[in-house]
Amino acid sequence: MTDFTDNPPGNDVPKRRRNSGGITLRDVARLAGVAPITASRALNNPSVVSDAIMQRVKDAVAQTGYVPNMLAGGLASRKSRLVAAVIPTITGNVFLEMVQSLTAALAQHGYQVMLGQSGYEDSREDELLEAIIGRRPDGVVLTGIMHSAAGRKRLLSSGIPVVETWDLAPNPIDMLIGFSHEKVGRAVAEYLHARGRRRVATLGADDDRAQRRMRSFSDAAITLGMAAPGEAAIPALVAPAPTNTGFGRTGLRELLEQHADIDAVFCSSDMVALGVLTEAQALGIAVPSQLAVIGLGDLAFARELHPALTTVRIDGALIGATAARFILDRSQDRDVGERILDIGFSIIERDSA
Amino acid sequence: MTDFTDNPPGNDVPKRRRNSGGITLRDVARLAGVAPITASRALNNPSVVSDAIMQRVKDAVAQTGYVPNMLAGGLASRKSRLVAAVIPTITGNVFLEMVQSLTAALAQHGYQVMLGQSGYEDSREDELLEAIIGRRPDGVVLTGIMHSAAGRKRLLSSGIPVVETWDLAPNPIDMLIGFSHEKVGRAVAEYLHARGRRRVATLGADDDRAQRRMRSFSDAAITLGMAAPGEAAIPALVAPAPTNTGFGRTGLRELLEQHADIDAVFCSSDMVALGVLTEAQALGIAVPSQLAVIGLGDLAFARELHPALTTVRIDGALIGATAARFILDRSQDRDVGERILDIGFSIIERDSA
DNA sequence: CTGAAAGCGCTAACAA
DNA sequence: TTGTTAGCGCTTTCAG
Repeated sequence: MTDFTDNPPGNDVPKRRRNSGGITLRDVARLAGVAPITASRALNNPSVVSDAIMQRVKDAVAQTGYVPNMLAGGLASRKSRLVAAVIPTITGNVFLEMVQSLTAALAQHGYQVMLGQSGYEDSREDELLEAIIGRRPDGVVLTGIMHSAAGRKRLLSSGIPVVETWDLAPNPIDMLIGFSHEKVGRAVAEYLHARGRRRVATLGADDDRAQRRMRSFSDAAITLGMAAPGEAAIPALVAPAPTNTGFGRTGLRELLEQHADIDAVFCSSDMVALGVLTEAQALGIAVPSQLAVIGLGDLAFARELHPALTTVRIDGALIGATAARFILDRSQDRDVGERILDIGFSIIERDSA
Repeated sequence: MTDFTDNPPGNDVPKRRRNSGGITLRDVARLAGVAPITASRALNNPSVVSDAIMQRVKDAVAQTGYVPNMLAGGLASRKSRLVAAVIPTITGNVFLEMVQSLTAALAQHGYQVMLGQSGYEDSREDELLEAIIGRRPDGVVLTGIMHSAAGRKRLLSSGIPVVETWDLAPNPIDMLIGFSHEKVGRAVAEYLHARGRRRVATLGADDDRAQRRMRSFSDAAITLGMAAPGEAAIPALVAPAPTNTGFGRTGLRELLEQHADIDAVFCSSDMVALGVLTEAQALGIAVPSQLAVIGLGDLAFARELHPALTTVRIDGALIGATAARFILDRSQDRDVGERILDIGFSIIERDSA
């Protein structure tokens, strides 16, 4: 390769640069015979550059293998083209669809996604926020609502567009795409009641959203007369999030030991439901005739189980795509329309309930 | 808040700065009564700063809510503290454990992970590489081997530490953490043979790694006499990656229609195996007595199925953690030891085979 | 242990 | 349409 350093081989220069040797826009510009800013325009805003120069710059880029330094570009332009996505844990499965579609939608516009795992406890949240804000992302997508006042304030004062998701709240930090967990619980209770179930139970995670679903399920169930006489709440088992298939198996067993008459179980995720289905089969309990099972998430395998799993579907892909659009709009000052969106949910009726 | 701009309220200044109004290290330094560089040292290299100054800087940070701009820091120091992780698709499930442990291990050292989804086709690979290199990450973790010569060259000349994973290759770009897919295929064939299976088949994805597993499985099976007389290969069905539970169900049915005597199926993932198990149950085929089923991945639910799924386990968490260590070592010029690692695999014997 | 100066590689602002 | 200049916010280099 040619010598691209800036220093003339001269003598008395008070030299002190630490040029890394990498190819910079300057090198491209020199090769193309234009000013750096012109090369920059050719790359980022082709329409304002003449065709001739455009071609020369392109050639120079090809020849040198130049790759723009987005750190530098981001610093200068205040646009990092980075979006941070925070999910409780990637192994939780439920949020993958959202991350997938968010990543894909953003990638189309030259944006990348930085992943943050918050865990289900709020402990490391502060470090995470610091790490995120430090990158000056053009957007932050949160799973759930930011509850801590400190976190809300931090995010707010950072000025970064924030999308909270998977929940509804009266005062979002900024933008919101979610659904009502209370409604989910109630809808599932009504669904089961309408199909003749009278002794329902829940297998839930200990996180806030799951708890609210389960509580409203329980309340509705009681209102509908689906609790054992004299009970103030329906049978419920709770496990640390993220819940898994194992919890479904042991949970069902425990539930039945204590309440032999249970005829329906509402699970906090399809993974749990898979465990319930499996345990029911192992125990020789017929689903749905003896026991109805409802999951949450509508993961890909749900429809393939035997019996096919009835479940609550949340359109994660829609959440991700919409969040991407919101953020992209924002970063172009295209500030159109309402930024609070209830995407609802649906109960996918299949064979297990 | 106080006025933190740099401009004296003066008059004739040839002003032209575009200070964003955000709090910068300069503001912190001024508040602490030190030079910016001293504040920088207090934050990044506390040991070289006197206790008194340390305290003043800390106070100033707390008071202002200062969050370092990592874009600026990265540009100046050539350390982005960003690591790019490329996986085929996040919804594939198999690689999550790796991403999870990579993210966690790096987070402990102040590094973040940027996610890239390559899809299973190599089409968008080039854009992805450009996007990645443009961020000047301190490391890139690739799922699988980079096959394209252009990609290899690009990465190589970027000077970024690269870890290829989930495979073995004679000439990795840089570092490598993987296992032999050929050995997996052979080991599974031998495992089934040793347990008396004589008519085996595969349900595989169409990606390169799955194909090599299946081919070597087939070869070994034939050598061991597990093919129908006169056949040059065992029955095999292929679907586009990522394969799913549905493929397991339809695949088993198809396989049996054409080869009623099949007594074992090796699946390209636990998800597929779940489908096979489900279909077998629906068809009234006893597992393992009539049909043995082996998966790959040892996902969390595998042990919870009924029968519990025998599967090939790859320690994704180890891959992720090791990749993190390799990259961290590199970024500190701690260049110790061999950087090619075969982590092997194990067949987890459970009830389905 | 502390500081002044000079960039890192890029783009906004202004000028031609 | 193109160029000049002056930073973006931080850290390296060199000097005290």
